[in-house]
Amino acid sequence: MTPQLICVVGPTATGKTALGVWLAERYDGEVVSCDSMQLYRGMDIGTAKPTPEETHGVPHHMIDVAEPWEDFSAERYRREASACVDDILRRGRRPIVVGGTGLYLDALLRSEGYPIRATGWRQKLQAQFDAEGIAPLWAELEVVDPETARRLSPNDIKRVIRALEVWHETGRTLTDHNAATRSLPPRYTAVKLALSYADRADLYRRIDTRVDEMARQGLADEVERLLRAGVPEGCTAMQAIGYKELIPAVRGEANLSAALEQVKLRSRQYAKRQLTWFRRFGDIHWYFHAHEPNLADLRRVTAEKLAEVGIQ
RNA sequence: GCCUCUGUAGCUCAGUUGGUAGAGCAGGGGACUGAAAAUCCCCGUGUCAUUGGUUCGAUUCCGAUCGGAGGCA
Repeated sequence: MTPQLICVVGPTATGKTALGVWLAERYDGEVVSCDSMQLYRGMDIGTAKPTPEETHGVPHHMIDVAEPWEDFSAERYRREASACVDDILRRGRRPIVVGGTGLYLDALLRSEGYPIRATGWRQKLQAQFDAEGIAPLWAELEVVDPETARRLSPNDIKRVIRALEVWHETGRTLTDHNAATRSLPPRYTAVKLALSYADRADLYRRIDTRVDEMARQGLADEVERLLRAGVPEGCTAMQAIGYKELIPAVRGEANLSAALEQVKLRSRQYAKRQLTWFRRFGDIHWYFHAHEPNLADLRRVTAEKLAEVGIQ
């Protein structure tokens, strides 16, 4: 049985966007972005959002679907992206999922959503942490869900809080929930293609030059525009690399070129984390660019891989 | 030219009252189930500038040499 989806993943600055567009054109597809930052409106340069010239008119979904001050989530991505995918499939076309956010890809492919029943436990736990620190929360987690406590570090505050939230909101431990969902088959069948560079140094060089390009395209102005529009500094969107680092410089409180160096550094570190995430998949087809990407070769190899799984 | 300080991990620096050394950052690996471009975990041998001397033993003390910084001229 041929897979329903084609997924293109990999670290930042490896050519996922271009390959996605080419695949969509060649296999009668539409792109569903899988990127936690491209979904915010007004954040174009720093997220390397595909431009009209790049998309060649291929429909792109899950881009510009939220305001920067909204707090998006993996669960919301799962809901909205799967609606896009279902619609594309219904219309007889092929969804091409393109992006570098590993958690969101998981969320989309997983057959069940995330446990939640919002009765305010998150805020309660956060308030308790602010007042008393992690110790009492950690102690509680060790009693309630020792498995998860063993897995996590008490320093991983976000996850400790989340694990307790799941317990209080649903009466079920994260461990139980994870075990149950892990055993379910994925919601969609997918071929996963991953892009990277054979040599890490080439990846990093590419990232650095892309940040320089972003600066030339007016990244600082984009950050300034968002701040002037009233986007709060602490919101999720402003955690994006290229934005949070530039805020002090845009305000005139720091040196712009030093901030851009910081953006490069953080981007490289991010790329490394993305590699870790995708290396974990056993069922993924890697394509490694030589020093300079060779598009013709990439497309030929990709088409061969897809033919192997029945996609013509 | 003289004086003072300084030369230790890719970078910034601790340190050893003489028994061959350790942090932060960078880098590498890993985790990740409603914040994920977020969050967290693990990984530190390097002629301790060079070269003589003192010593059982010197990166540590002394001298010289070569770098660097400052001061006086």
